[in-house]
Amino acid sequence: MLEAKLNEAGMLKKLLDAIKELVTDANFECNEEGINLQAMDNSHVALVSVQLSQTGFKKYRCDRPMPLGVNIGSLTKVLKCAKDDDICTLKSADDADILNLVYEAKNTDRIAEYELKLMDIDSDSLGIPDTDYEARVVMSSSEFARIVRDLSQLGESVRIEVSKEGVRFASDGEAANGNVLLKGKGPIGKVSSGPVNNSQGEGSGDGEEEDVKPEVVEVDEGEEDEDSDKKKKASNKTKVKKEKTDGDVDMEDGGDEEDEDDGEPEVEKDDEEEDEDEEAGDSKKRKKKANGTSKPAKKSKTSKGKGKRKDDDEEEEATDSVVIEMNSHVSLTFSLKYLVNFSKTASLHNRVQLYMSNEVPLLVSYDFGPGFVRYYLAPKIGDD
Amino acid sequence: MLEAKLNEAGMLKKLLDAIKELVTDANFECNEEGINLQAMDNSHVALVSVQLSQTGFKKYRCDRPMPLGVNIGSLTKVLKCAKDDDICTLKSADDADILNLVYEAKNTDRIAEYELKLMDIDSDSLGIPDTDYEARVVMSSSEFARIVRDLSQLGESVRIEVSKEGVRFASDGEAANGNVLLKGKGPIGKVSSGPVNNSQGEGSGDGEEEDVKPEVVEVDEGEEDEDSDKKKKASNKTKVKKEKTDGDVDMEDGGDEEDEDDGEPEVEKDDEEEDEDEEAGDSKKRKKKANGTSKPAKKSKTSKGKGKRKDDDEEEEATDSVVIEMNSHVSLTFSLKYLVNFSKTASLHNRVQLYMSNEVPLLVSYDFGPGFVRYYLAPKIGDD
DNA sequence: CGCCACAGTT
DNA sequence: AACTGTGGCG
Repeated sequence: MLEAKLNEAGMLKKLLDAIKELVTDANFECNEEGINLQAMDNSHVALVSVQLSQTGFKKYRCDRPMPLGVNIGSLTKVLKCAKDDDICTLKSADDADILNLVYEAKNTDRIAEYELKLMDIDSDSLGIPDTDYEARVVMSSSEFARIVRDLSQLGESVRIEVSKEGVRFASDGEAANGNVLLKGKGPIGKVSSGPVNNSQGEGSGDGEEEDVKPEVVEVDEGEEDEDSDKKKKASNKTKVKKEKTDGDVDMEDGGDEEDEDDGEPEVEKDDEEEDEDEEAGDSKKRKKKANGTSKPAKKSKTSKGKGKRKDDDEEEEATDSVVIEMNSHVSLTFSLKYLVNFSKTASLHNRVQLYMSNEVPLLVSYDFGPGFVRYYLAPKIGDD
Repeated sequence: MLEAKLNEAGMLKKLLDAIKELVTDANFECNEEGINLQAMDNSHVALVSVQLSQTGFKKYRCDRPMPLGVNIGSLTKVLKCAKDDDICTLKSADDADILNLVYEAKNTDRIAEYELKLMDIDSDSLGIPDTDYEARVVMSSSEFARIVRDLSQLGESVRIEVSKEGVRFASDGEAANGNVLLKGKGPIGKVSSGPVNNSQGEGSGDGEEEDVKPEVVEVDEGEEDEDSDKKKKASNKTKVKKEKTDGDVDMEDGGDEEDEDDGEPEVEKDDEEEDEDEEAGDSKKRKKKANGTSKPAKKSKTSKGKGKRKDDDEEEEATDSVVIEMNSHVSLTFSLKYLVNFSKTASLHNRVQLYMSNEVPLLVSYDFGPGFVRYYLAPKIGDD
């Protein structure tokens, strides 16, 4: 029996919007840790991995693992019937072939219930490419979206190159060639941390965290503060990967797992998710946090709009700054079509992380508070 | 070698948006005075003339005249990759077959470079119909857009009539007929000045000015002097058109040519208050230079500034007021399709000037600070 | 919470 | 080129 209550139906709507063009049907794998989804895109070129930790729910209960086979298009339609700020509860009996969605308006007595028919979907066992990447770029998700969209006008593919100079996105086309160079903020340090596959804490905030690695230069970013700690714990717990069970793919992961103890049965949480960022008050502690996690930071639009409420500059920089970490020079070429698709996930979170190593699939990760949406895309061969 | 730096890429984007439906390929003629473009629309019915004075650039350098053959659609795509407030630099080596566009974000480290492939385009030698018009209307560009858009729903063509009553736009259609009368502000005076082809000062601001210059007004473009009486003369002078060299188009009317070189010896213009950019102090000097050269008029810039003398306030009101000048009654009929197209230029400037004489092409002029966009459209024959 | 503006998509 | 959706501001 699954019963998962989300504080904001909007999050789920955005999540589905982000992946619906890539995936038509997928299993929502529910277990006590949360809900996960993995699928290859329709042409089997890209892999999508979504994780929603139980900590991201206002209430979460899942007695035993159950895969819910869902047609993404149908679920999207049903979710359109929810207002963004409705409280959304997902329910499904152990062997039912339907998923029940209940929308409760926060300030009224409206309660809507929908039943989505489930389907049996072969669990494609997917492996997640897990590697230690040679380069990591953390940037505004809307800027990333803008860049790949712009370049997609010129050509079919983009070469992404990380060097001491920064990160360069370049595309050649019939009528014009173009490239965008992001210099990055601060010195370029070593890659501080991997994506922590299968778990989520990670840079969810915005990647800036890196508490860990000693030598790492990266410093600035972040940090974050207490949150981080908290996060970390949380993340550790969460990191247990369920996917793991299926079998990994080609890539091995490094061990983040060790902390698996999560175990927390925390069933009721009240919105934690947000808390991460919240700090306005505690900012004193560490300023830097990018608050980016979920909603608060929202600002996204970089450009013109600068004046945010927050006022702190950090915010600003957090949202717009580009952080580049690199162990060695990388240069890979990808299909812009997919990157453009991935970049729609910008509505979920204002920061995106790109992890790259030569000849290895690119990982595009949107880590928001209680989970992540990650995309893996193999480079074009012959890329330079 | 060309190197032209614009403070706001948005201006160029708007400019291209304005003409891209009319023209597919065109030569951007660059010389020390600035950049000019002239082209017939794809069906050779309308003529577009764009002038960007070097004074409109943050930085401008063009060692020797060079025509850059551009596919407008491609350039539009490349410009889409710029944010409106990016600093945009156009560069091209002397014999290169590419135009380099560099976009620098004002507040970040993003630098994007695009290379647009150039093409050889026959300079259609275009002549600019240069006449002393019998009527001139200055009005809000958005109002003009609205009127022609509205009337285009009724019929295919519009009769524009300037009389003592004001200016009337009338269209007859299958289902309905309609007409819009603009009475104009103040008494209707004589036409104060011609469009000063090839140069821009002119009424760019908006027409209302009329100071009188004794005779030669021309020189300064800047100004707006437009005095009526003189204007005639003046206009003649000003009319010198550089394009001329190519050959005139069909529309030429009469002799304007003779002045080609602008004969006016007045090289120096005196006052130019405007000169904006540069150092204010020496503005005068440089100014002259601009005109001094061959194409005299070029510069001007009233622009944003409006600073003309008289107009300051007028400018303001100018935005909505309609100014009508008429030497004799005119009535011409035009295809609304083209006027609707021309009216998209409203995004570049909030005032538009219509110059008309019976049986002569209409001139629709958007004179903004550092340049202008002008359209010439032959009347339908049989117009009344 | 509602309204307005800007951007992206069709 | 127009419409819809999203984001920001009041």
